[in-house]
Amino acid sequence: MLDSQWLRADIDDIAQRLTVRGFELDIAAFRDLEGRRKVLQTDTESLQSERNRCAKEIGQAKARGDDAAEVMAQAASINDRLKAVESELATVQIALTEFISGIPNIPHHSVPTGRNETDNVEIRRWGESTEFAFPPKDHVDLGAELGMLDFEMAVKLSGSRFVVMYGDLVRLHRALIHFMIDLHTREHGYREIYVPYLVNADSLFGTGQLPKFADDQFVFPGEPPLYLVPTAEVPVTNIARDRILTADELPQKMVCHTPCFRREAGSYGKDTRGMIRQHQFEKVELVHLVEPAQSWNALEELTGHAEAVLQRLELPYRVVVLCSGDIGFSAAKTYDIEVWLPGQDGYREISSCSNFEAFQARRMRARWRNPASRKTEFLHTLNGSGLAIGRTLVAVLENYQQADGSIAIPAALRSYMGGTDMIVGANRS
RNA sequence: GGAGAGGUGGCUGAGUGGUCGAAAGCGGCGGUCUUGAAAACCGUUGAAGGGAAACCUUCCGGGGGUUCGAAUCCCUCCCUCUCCGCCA
Repeated sequence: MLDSQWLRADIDDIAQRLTVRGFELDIAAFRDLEGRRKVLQTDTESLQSERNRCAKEIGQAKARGDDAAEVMAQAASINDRLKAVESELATVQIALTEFISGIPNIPHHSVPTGRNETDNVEIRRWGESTEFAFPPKDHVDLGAELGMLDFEMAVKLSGSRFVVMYGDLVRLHRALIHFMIDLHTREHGYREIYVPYLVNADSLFGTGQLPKFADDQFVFPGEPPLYLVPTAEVPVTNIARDRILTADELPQKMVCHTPCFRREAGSYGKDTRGMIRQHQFEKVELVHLVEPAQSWNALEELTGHAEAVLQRLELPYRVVVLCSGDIGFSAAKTYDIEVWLPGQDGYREISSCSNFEAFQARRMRARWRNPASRKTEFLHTLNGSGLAIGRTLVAVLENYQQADGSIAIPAALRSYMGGTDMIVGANRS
């Protein structure tokens, strides 16, 4: 959510800066709502003031034993007018909030202008794309031949976009989770956190998934309705909701493993093969809560922490900065880390690291007390995958495949695999 | 699931219809004292919105109602705690 005072002051400038996202800000609609809000609010407040004055007078008159009938009549007529104005103001304010919370974040100056993902800009590469002395397979074939990856069983149990895994592959999947959490807690200074997998609507509003992306969420109707977390970002960031943190509580760097649940509405026919796009997947998430002056440094740091995972796993990757047209609703800037997938003969997103500046914090009223100004200010929030587990598993399978279809275990994972250095097919062992 | 008690400022906690945005304590900030710190003492200290400012308005879990006037009374929802039951 953008600052409403800023919108009032600089709406033309803001509208201009949003055009690079392909977002057209309806200036006239805002001016109309804002104009009405101002008049109604002023009227309401002056009527409230009069009412308070009358009430006080009545109280004092009664205390003296005087007759207050005249003032009471006056108060009644004020109240009639007040009721009408108040309800009109409430309507306008709801419309205004809805309008403002539907405006995406302003891209940072350093974000390249572009229309879609083809305009994203590669900023660095690590490693060379893996070479094979044989035609490499993709993870679906590899997993099936190992007898450890079963999409048909998942369809029977649940439907499309789920997976069933068996044996050493599950262990590898679990090893990835432990390896990543250990790396971030032991070497990158993160605190591990465990959170609910079902969250309320306020939490989803806070991080920006609601109201605009309601169709992407799995919801349990009820009072109140609960939503399956689409990412740990939601519960972890909302820890700061409605709080005023002190300077010594910042920065907070948290790492959290959760399953993630996404409807993937609107992605029919996209990535239907394999584990790339699932309704349920695991992710190790990194979240930073920082004072505003630190957030741009924090974005570089956080991205580096996600990259470190791939470096330790010796998986080739590149980092791209998302262009203005491809950046998410709430983000001011996003780096995508894309891992090399031989099965797709290309790079594929495995982490998305973003600085939201105060956009989420304003939605969730997450503040800190700035010792310099002694005022409360919104803090800045960031997050990034560190990393998506399912896609990392895919990357290990495809990059570490051997000619006979077995999978070598990256050195960094062997201690998490009981010393095993190879996954061989169930049929062969 | 049954019974009961509660939800008040950064925290603890008083406050059952009229200067209550709210006592007190803790914490924070400023000061006195001190070589420095601690202790003690004095002062100060909620958030949000509007306004150039004076100042005004709103907020005591959420929503609704009663009243000239609600933290306080009524309705409803949510949440927390205690006991019992059930249970991974």
